[in-house]
Amino acid sequence: MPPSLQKEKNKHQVRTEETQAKILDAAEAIFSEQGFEKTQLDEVASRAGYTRGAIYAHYSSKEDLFLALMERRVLTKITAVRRFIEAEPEVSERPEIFKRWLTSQVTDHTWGILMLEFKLYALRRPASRERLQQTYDLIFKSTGNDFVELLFGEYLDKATRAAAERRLAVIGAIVSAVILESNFRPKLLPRQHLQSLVGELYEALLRP
Amino acid sequence: MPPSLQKEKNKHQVRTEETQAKILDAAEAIFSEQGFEKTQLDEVASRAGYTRGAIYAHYSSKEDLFLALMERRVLTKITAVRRFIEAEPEVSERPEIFKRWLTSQVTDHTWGILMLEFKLYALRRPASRERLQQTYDLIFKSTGNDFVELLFGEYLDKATRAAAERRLAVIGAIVSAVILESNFRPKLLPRQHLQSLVGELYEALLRP
Amino acid sequence: MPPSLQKEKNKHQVRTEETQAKILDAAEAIFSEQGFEKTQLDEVASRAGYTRGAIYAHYSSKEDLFLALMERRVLTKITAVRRFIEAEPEVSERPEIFKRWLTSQVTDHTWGILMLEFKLYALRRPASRERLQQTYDLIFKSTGNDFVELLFGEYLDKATRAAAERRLAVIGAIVSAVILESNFRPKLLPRQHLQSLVGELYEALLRP
Amino acid sequence: MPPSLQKEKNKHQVRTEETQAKILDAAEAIFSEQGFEKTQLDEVASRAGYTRGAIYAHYSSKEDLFLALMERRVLTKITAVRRFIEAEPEVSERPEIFKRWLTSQVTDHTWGILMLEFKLYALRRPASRERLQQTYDLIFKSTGNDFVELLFGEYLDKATRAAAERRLAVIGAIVSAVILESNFRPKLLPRQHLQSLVGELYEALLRP
DNA sequence: GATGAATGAGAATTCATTCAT
DNA sequence: CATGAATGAATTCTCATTCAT
Repeated sequence: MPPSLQKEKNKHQVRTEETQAKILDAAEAIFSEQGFEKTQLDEVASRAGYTRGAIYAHYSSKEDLFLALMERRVLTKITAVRRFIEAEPEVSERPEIFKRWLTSQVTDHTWGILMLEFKLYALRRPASRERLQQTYDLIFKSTGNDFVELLFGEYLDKATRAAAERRLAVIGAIVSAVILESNFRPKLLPRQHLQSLVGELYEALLRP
Repeated sequence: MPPSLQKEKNKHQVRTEETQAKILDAAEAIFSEQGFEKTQLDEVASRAGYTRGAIYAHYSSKEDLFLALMERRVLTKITAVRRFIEAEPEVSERPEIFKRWLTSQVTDHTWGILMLEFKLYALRRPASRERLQQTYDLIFKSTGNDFVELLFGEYLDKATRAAAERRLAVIGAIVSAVILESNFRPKLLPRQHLQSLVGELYEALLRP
Repeated sequence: MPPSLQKEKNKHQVRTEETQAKILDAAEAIFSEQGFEKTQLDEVASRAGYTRGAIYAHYSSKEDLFLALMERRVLTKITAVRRFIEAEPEVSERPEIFKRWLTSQVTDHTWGILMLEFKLYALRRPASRERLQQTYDLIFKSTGNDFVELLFGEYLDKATRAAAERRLAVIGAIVSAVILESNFRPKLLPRQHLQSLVGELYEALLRP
Repeated sequence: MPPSLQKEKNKHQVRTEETQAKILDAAEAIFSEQGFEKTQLDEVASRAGYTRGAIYAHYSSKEDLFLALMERRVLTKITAVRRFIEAEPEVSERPEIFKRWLTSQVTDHTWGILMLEFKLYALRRPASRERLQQTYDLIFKSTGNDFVELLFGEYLDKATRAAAERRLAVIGAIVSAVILESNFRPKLLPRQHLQSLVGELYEALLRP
């Protein structure tokens, strides 16, 4: 393939990636604000600076867009938290490091709402389960065995691991829940209180 | 008004209430399964044994039906929990009693999902805020001051009351969250584990 | 069931039938003019004096409407031709009677075009074959064994029957074809010429 | 102009013609299978080994492609039949020769369906009449005066010529019709029967 | 000449809602 | 009170066509 063609292909690729990024950014905002059902692709498209057809050039359906968005989001989170934890070489310090990261997540309103939206969505589309499965897996693995090891080291017995996994799942769900709740009672549940509450809950659930 | 008419009117009332009960029962099942947007009034009506028009004879809109349902549900819950607590005359025992009730709630899947659905719904309809307000109030008061007194007695200082209210709000949200989560990982999060986890969290948040 | 309810039901039925008749009339005109694909239900509805939704209250899809139309049309034709033939008690005269009816059909432009449209449609929807089958059957039976007997009497041997059926199928197809052709060359193929040509072809194919 | 450029231009031409041939071949298959409306240029393009844009480099629209296809097809047919007939120097034998060719045409399913598709298409696009006209002319001239002379010699009176032209038009239409019909009742109308039936009809219509 | 990203005008279909009966 | 016919706005998804490269 001559370099000129190579170059042209790259240009296309670059353009495609930029477009997809813009669309996903717009989708993230709208899906989080409106929920899956009420979201109009029209609004997503125009927020991204395109028309509806452009979305369909990149995603085969509204569901496909939603799942692509969730996948991107989950990947970003996973990468971020792992990097954050790995920066601490002393394993015994990692739970504390993770607690810091976790409590900070109560400020990520969009993420909390999207996760709830996604789970309710998934619950109601048994038909899409196959396509949903890989997104699930992404989410669930993020608090799975791998993650337990990263956090607590490799020398845990099986039962301890399972318990940790269970409790990580719960603490994750809790973060979404308190984010949602805080929207309704901002005075009762201001941010710093939420953070310390999540911290307490983390301690209660995962203190060795 | 002659007694006969009076009587006939009562018959009407009874019939009306029966119809509404059937409709609300059907609505509860469908809204919980499908969510607000995907729920078709047609399906609700036919499940209740009527046609769509019947719903409109009792409720002015889909939203009206949804909110009526939530109100009924909240009222039932409040009545039940208060009765449960009041049955214990010794106030110092009440938190433990409430804990028992609370942990048992993780089995009420419908309730957990409906609460999340309602909150996400409310979040996205600032336009309906007025109509939503009374439903909010019902829900939020149920863990408000009144309830704190019922649970912990009347002699708490203001800060302690506020903290209790805050923590009750959070523990309520947590129950919904873990119910949702357990749908996706039934093996990791079986019912009895959930109950004891909710118990632990309750202890962590509300142990005096 | 009390008479009043009975009556009401009839009123509904009457209204339903009237509406369907209007919709089918409109559909016949538009499908014949525009073909299946280009036909917009919007246009059908407004020609019938309704809105699109009304069509969907009676027919589940565009295809359903099209097939309902074809079924009605075929039934009408079959009834008409059978009645026409049966009016002649002398069986030996019936082929001549039928020839008269057949040649007169070249003036039914709508019918000719609809039949072609239907067959091309059916050819291209192997997916709908099941639903199409009953419409097929209606059409094809109309020139089947039954019809052969009606026309030529009951005492034909098997081979003769099969030949007759085959030739009736062909002569039917020919009528549609010449109707279509005459649209393009009205001067070359004026109506009375067409009629006598169809007559000749009938003689050639079906003279005993 | 230097020879090198000249040559390059010829290469271009060759390439253009090859591309067009591939596109038309693909178009023929798809238009015949799917009909005009349902045909997607995407599918045509990919079957030809290109992308949609390539079609637009050679044809200005879907209609343009369809008509170009019809023109190529008609031209091919005309050339073939004329060559076939002219190979017989004895004019009095030519009707028999033509009959042979004609009956063989019932095996050309694609051609039969395309002709019907084209005519229904043309019927419904009075707006495109101008562009359609030359395709018409090509088709209709192929059974016009010229062809009558070729077939029956030059010494026919005017009325006989008109009659012949009319009957050629009808026999052509019949071939398409029976091809279509045979798709639905392959058992009743197998190929060899169709051929002899077309032969009979030809005899009935065109025997001097 | 050919690509492929993006457009945008549709079009079918759905469904909450209305209303005469 | 309840029915069910009809409305009509909303919305997803399709695809011929354009255009920069």
